[in-house]
Amino acid sequence: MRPTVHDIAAKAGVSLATVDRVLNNRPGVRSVTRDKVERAIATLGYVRDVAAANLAKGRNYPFVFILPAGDNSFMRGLESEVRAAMARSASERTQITILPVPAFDAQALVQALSEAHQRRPAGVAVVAVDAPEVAEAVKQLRDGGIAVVTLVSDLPGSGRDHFAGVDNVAAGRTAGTLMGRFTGGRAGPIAVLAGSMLVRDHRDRLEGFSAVMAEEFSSHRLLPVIEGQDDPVLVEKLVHALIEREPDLAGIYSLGAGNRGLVAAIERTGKNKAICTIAHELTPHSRAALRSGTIDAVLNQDAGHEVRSAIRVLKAKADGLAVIEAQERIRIDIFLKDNLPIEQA
Amino acid sequence: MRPTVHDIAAKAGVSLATVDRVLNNRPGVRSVTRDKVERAIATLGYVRDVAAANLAKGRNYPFVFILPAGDNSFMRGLESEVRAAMARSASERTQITILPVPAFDAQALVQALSEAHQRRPAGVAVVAVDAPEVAEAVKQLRDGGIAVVTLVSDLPGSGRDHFAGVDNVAAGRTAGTLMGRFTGGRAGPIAVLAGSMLVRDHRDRLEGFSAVMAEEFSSHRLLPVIEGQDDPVLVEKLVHALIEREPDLAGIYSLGAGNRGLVAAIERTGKNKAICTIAHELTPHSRAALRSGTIDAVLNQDAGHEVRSAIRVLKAKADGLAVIEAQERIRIDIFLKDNLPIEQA
DNA sequence: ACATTTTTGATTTACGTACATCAAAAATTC
DNA sequence: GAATTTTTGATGTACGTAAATCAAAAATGT
Repeated sequence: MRPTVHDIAAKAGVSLATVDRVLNNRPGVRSVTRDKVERAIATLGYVRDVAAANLAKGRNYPFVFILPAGDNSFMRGLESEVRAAMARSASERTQITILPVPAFDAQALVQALSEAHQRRPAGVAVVAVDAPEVAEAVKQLRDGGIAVVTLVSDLPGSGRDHFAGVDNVAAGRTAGTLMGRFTGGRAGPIAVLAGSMLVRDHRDRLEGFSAVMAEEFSSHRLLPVIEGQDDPVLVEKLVHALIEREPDLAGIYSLGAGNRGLVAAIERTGKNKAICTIAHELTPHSRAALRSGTIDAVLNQDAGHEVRSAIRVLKAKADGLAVIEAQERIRIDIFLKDNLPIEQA
Repeated sequence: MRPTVHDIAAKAGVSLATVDRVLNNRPGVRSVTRDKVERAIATLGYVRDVAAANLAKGRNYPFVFILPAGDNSFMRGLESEVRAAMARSASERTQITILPVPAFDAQALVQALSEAHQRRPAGVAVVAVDAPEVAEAVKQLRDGGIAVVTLVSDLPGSGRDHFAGVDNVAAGRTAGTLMGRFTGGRAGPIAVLAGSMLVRDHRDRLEGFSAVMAEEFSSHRLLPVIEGQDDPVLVEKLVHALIEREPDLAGIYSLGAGNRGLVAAIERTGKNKAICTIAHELTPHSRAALRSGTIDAVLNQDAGHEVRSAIRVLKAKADGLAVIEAQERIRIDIFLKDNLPIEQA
């Protein structure tokens, strides 16, 4: 049987109350006694039964998730994962509120962060826009003793406790290698389509992609970045113009959202096979395009993993516990038409 | 506040004891009363506090893991994940025993399954060898009311409760697409190196790979399968002979283990760049080879995920609860040199 | 209407921890 | 050595559920 507080008390020759004082470092214990108890804990290999402790404490964790609004499929998927977590909140002792904000809007985000602050939650998860005033707002939350985790897009220098997202430079590099090898023999320029350079994740992906293309596939000319604001309509217009302009285009790396427009534009020109297309995030649209062959590879971050990881980290930080960073690493998934997961409800 | 058994009792106008009888379907409740209680449960949205219930029950789960012995890096990694789970057993209320067996040995496996049976655990996880007598032994476990999950390699037709592993046909197909596209312009034959056709996962991978090569890259000649028994020494000998025999070899798909030998043989001939190599399982050896460029891509199954999933499923089955299959799906990870996770301790 | 069976209520103990209170003992100060 | 402060013990209640016991009530059979 695993040892309990009673066993410690017996072993150390002290009362239950004293064990309790040591375990929850309450005052009023001589250091000699404290040592005795701690030795007993060590030799018995006692570990606190967290379930019982939480039950006794009636502990619960109010969290706020700040997510971009709009019809970006990935973000909607992320939101539905947060809602799934809300459904589990009873058993996980969490209390989650979602705060929607306009995308790519630093001002709105600052305001949302301040609203989150007023709710006095134990932690906040936020999809960050990379701006100094946002970093400042995050700092204030942390000064108020609220744990902050950035989600999907990071905000270094803000003092956030943790980033729950992928290594986007590595993602860009991966896309670069796939692009270089998939376009193999062919010459022809490569285009990069981003959402906005205002968010860190897009900038990082571009950096990684450009680096690999320059280092290893320098025979391909890299066209200037196109910014589509993650808007399918705008993206379709821009990509269509691009293909008209560059008839021997070899590849497109779409590192943001708006894949619906990308796919529509490519399919309109009938160059599905000629152009190697690599995109991000597995959504119903990118999945269909992958299956049909219009998109050749999709790099994905598992929104469910990100949300669950963010919650685990927020809980740990709220309790002042350490996080095993390696365990919370979010993988870059690579999907080809052959390894698509079965469609979920 | 979330409702408790007391609230249900009050709402339904019955006693606590009756609520308990309904919740744990004990006998001695009229169906009218049962209905009243169930309506109260539904309207209040009551969900049992699992932590409190487990505390009260003193529930724990004795499990047996049957793993192949030997110096196969992937299997050793799997074992260390099981040991990590054992370290967590206090908080997860599990009691795990590891039973090692010789690899690819159906007789030994049958004996291990019978030994596992005698321990009367709540569940067994087993890396299966695909043989009728093994399936029979699994059936007997299940008849004895013990939950069985196959790990890594499946055993369909054995009546096992669940398979915790990847879709190996899809993995083979993915390898096929990568091989076809990476070898792009080049002609030259492609070799397949397996461990043993006695295990299901190797057979499935071969099936998927062959299918894609035939469907989409039929210009490449596929050489007869080489069986290396997952033994680095044998593998090195066989691969070296292969490269000597086939001077314009374009690619090698290694769908089993023994990557150490594979890498050594290729590096010995100096054809690292000429031969496109795709292997399975991220181990220290394959990782180094990926980084150096000898291996072009590694398909991986996350051993940690598999073990944790197996335990979750075994618990659910032991309690007679349903499993959300989609949630327990194990992904096929694709690693290139660019998206290698940081090395763990 | 009686005996019998089934159903329900009331109450208690337990799981392992947290937390509060009050008294007793020990250590410290003067 | 007395007064004071600090440390420790003893005890009880709580968290939400499980499980057991025994008595009371209701339903059923004859």
